[in-house]
Amino acid sequence: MPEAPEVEAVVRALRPLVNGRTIRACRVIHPVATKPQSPGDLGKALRGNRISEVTRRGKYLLLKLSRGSLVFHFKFDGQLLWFDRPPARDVHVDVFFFLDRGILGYADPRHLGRANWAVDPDKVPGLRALGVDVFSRGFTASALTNILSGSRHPVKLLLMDQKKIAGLGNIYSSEALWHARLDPRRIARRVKPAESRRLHKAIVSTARRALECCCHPAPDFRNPDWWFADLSRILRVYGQDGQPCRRCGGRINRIQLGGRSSYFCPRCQR
DNA sequence: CCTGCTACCTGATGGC
DNA sequence: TGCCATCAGGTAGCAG
Repeated sequence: MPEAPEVEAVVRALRPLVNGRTIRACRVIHPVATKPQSPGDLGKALRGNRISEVTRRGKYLLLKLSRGSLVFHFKFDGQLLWFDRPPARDVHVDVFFFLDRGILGYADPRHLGRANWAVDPDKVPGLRALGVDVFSRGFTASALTNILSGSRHPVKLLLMDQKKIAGLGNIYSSEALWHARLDPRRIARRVKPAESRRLHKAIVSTARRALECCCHPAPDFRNPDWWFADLSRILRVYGQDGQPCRRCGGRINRIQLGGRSSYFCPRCQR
């Protein structure tokens, strides 16, 4: 579940399922999913803990426990599942968390994501380093202007830098730049104040619209094949190289920026 | 510090 | 069908 809107939708759907429940035990099927923690340590830390909060920071999902937190990062393909009873063995699950009612599953066929316990999530390096969350009140136009000022990076790389803005990824940074009519290669410190304000609006509205889309229909943890329904209906440039621009009819380009594919319309994004 | 490259993984897709 | 290359919504770790 890649970017903040997806994770936020999962948080909201997960909350009523797990809040107030107690973790009785966990079972690690693929130990890579808890690295560098050993399955034994994870189980020991979790057993008997009550889940008191379900929250998100950037692209991380956190279950606050009586002691410490269970921290998920889904990378590209990680997902959560819900079972009333243990599933058939052909369902890919990396870690089972047996609650006092129901079973939470964590699965990532690509094994890039992680599920870890931390006594204090503020000490987890990746979490501690996060910049202002894209959904937070602190993400203001002037905050964005400050982030852009002084950087010689292409603006898209800054939008994707979790230490600057937490929660945007490759899709929604491309989309926000399209809505703001800014070329993703523009050097951040050369973005003018009016453009920066435009970009801020575009980021906020893109993220909000994505969240709406991710919540309807709500994530269905009971179906292992479930994924966010047809996000492409809100996408304007991402993955559309060669297609005509929905705004000006120009031809959408794909370029590499920081090792990632970036999509934009060279005619109306400047 | 900053910056750019690579590793980490598996699966889907498309060309030949 | 098989085989190979390429691509994928991300980040940590490394060398320079």
